[in-house]
Amino acid sequence: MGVQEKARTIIQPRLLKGFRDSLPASEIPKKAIIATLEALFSSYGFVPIDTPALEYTEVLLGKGGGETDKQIFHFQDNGGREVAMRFDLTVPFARFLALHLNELPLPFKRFHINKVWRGENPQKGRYREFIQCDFDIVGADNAEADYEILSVMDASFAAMGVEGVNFHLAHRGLFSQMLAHLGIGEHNTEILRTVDKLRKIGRDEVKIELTALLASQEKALDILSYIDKEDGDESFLATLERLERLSGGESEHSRRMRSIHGYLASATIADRFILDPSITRGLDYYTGLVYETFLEALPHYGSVCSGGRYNDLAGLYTKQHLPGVGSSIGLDRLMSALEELESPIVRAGSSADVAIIDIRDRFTQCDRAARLLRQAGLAVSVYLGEKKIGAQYKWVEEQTIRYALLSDDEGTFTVKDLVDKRTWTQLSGEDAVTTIKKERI
RNA sequence: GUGGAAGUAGUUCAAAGGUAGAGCACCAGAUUGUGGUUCUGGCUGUUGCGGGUUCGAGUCCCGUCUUCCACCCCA
Repeated sequence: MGVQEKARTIIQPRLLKGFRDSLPASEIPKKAIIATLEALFSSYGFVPIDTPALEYTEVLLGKGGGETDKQIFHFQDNGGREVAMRFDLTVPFARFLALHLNELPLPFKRFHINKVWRGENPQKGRYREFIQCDFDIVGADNAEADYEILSVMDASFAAMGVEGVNFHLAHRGLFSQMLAHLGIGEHNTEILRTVDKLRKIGRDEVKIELTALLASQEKALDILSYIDKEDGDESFLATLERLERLSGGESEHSRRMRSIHGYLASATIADRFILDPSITRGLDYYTGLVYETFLEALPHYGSVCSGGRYNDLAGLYTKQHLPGVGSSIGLDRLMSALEELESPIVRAGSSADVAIIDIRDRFTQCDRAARLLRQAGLAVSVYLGEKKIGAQYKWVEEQTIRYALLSDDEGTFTVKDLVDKRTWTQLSGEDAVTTIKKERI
C-alpha cells in the first residue's frame, strides 16, 4: 500500500514536443564540433558574442509578419511584460548592433553559437530547440566580404571532417532583375517561394504552379529557363552568362557574382560552389548573394548551412545603414544527418583517454598515477565504485575509454589496450605515460 | 497550425477479444586466478496516458500526449 501511494505521486519525467535530452554519446561530439568551429572562426578573426535567450516580443517580431509570428515562443513574464524566446541569432544580432554600434569596430566580424527556439512541428532533423552557429560580417558591402563568408563556410565543413558538401549560390538582386525584365516583378515573393520548391517537387510541378500564378505558360517557361541548367555540368561562369542574358545584360549584381567566383577560384575552392538560381531563401531580409548547403548523400535533409547578404540588417532598430553578409550552420540538423550517415565524427565520444580500475586497496597509488597522467596531458577517469573487476572493465568500455590502468602489488602498473587487447605489465608511472602516449597515436 | 501512420520490459520484436511472452541487456552467485567463456538463479511492464463498448480490451471506439511522414516553413 505504501508502495502504491508513492507510485502515484511520481511526476512523469516527460519531455516537451520537439525538445530533447542529449546523452554523452551525442553531447561529446557536439561539444567537439563546437570547439572546432570556435577555433576556426577565431582563426579568421571572428569574435564571439552572446545575447539573451529572452527579449521583448516587439524586438524579435520587428514589423511582424507571417511565419515567425506563428513559430515564435512568446508569453508574459512574471512582471506582465510581453517577452519572446529568440527564434534565430540574426534578429537579436541586429538589435545588438543598434544598441552597441559605437562600441564596435567596423567592419565587425562576429560568431555566435547558441540555442534558438521555434514552435514548429518537429520532424527528423527539425526540432523546437536547436543550436545555430552564426557568423557574419557587418559594415562591408563588397565581394571580398561575400567571399570571406563562403570561405569560412568551406573551411568549417573541412574542419569538421564532413565530406560531400555542396554550396549552392544565387543572387536575389539578379533574380528580381530578371523578373523585372520579364515584366512580372509584382509577383516577386510568390514566385520566389514557388521556385524555392524546385528541388523538392520537381520541375514539372513548379511549372504548373508558376503557370497558375502568372496565368501564362510562356512566362512560367521563361522563369524555368532561368533556374534550369541547360545541362547538369554547366559551369559557374556559363550559368552566370546565361543569367545575364535573361536579365537584360551585365549589371552590378552579375559583376559581384563574377568577382566572388574569381576569389573562390584563386583560393582553389571554387569547385564546391555551384551557381544555382533556384536558391531563393524565402522572403527574409536578404538582398544580394544567398546560399544553401547540401550534403550529397542526404539532399532531403535540406540545408545545413544557409545565409546571404542583407543590406540593411539593423534598419528596424536604428537609422544607421548597416550592410552585412552572414551564414548559419544548423548544428543539430547536421548532427542528425551525420548520425544517419554513420559518420565517424559523431561516433568518437570518449570521456577520457585512460581509466584507472581496481583501486580499492591502493587508492593513493592510483590517484598519484592519475595525477601523473593528467600532467602529461591525458584525460584520466578513476573508477570510484565497489564492483568486481569484470564490471569495472565493462564500465570502462561503456564509455569507450580505450586504455585501462591497474596497480600491481609491487607498486608498478599494468596498462591494457581494450581495443587491440594488448597488455603491458610492470610499468613505472612514467613508463605508463610514455606507453599510452606512444600507443594512442 | 492542417492531414496521415505508429506507440507493448532498458532495447529489438511477438501475442489477429480469452492467463502479456522471447532474444539481447541488466542484477546476484559460482567458475574464469587482473573482465569478456560457461553454469545457476532473478528482476523488469499500471501494453504512452485518460475515458468508453464488452462477461472479458494490448487488440474495437473516442479523446489526449509523443514520435515519424506530408503540407507550410526552415537549420
